[in-house]
Amino acid sequence: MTPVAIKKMERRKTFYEYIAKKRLKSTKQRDIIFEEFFGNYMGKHVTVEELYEDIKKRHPFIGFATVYRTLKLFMECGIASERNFGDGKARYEPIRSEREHHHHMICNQCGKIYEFANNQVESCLNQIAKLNEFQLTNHKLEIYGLCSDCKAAKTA
Amino acid sequence: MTPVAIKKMERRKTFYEYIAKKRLKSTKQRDIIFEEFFGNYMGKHVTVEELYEDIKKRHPFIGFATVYRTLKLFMECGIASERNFGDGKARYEPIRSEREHHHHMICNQCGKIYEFANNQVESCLNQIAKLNEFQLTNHKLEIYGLCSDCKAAKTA
DNA sequence: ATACAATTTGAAAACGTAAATCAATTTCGC
DNA sequence: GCGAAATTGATTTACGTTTTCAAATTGTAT
Repeated sequence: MTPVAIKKMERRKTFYEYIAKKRLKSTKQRDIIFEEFFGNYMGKHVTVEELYEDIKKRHPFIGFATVYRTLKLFMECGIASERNFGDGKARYEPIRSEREHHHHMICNQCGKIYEFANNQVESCLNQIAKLNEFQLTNHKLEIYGLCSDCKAAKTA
Repeated sequence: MTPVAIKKMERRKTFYEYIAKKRLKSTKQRDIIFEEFFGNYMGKHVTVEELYEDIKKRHPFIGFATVYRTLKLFMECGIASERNFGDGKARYEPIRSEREHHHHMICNQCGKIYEFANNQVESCLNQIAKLNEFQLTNHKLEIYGLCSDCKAAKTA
């Protein structure tokens, strides 16, 4: 069994436990959306629209609203995160592990999203929070600019 | 002449130069919005709605769309910045100086917005950008959590 | 100053994403 | 299985933002 599979199982467990705790119900649709989202969009930043269109190909009976609601559910139970990069639509991303914070560099030219992680930044933020008696629950860090490709294309 | 006044003049100069460069026109409305925004909202994070309502008291003839458009103008010429703290509405903030990056801590409970700045974080980000051959134009960092007041209220 | 072209304005309409509605359906404890 | 409660999906609604457009204003050339 690969590490990836283990993680997927953990996420599923988290999801089912959340459903049980909140007295919600497990449904075909939620399972399908779970599979699609965590199967095909690891490390991606998908909009609801995109995910819906993709799922519809294989499962035409699934509705738009259900995808919306299910992504919110994923967020509530902490297995997905919502991001907004300023283009007006929310993007969802599977969380890979509890402890792994990572952040984004967004190219203003081509719109590509790059990820990075940095322990020094993390510890800085913890220190800042502590100093201000602020109880940190989460944080977002985004760098906007020109990626190396677009930079090269501009000078060429 | 106080330092604040100097800065205000600089901003106005930047604004007028931008207008001249783009062959735009300077109008009563733009001047009024400029005065209100930079006069009363330094260090604040105002929504368009809030600014509009405030301006309307003194200048009932100014329209909603004009406030929107003018704030966008301020942004384009680099004297204001737009932020989105996840409540669905954009917030605008006067930029205090070219070099001063600062960031935000947002309390999930009471919604208050605290500011902080940290040189170590800044230099980290510059390093990260450099390492990835990314040409940094701007960045956003937000910490979400519980402020000290709400934390105290919760345990009380 | 005056005329003219270009921009700006404000009210309203249009837009797009997100959320709410609701009858029909499904799930799950009993 | 039965029934209460939750979910679904098509649709409507909500809401922040942007666009539209005729009228007004501005800047420029004359």
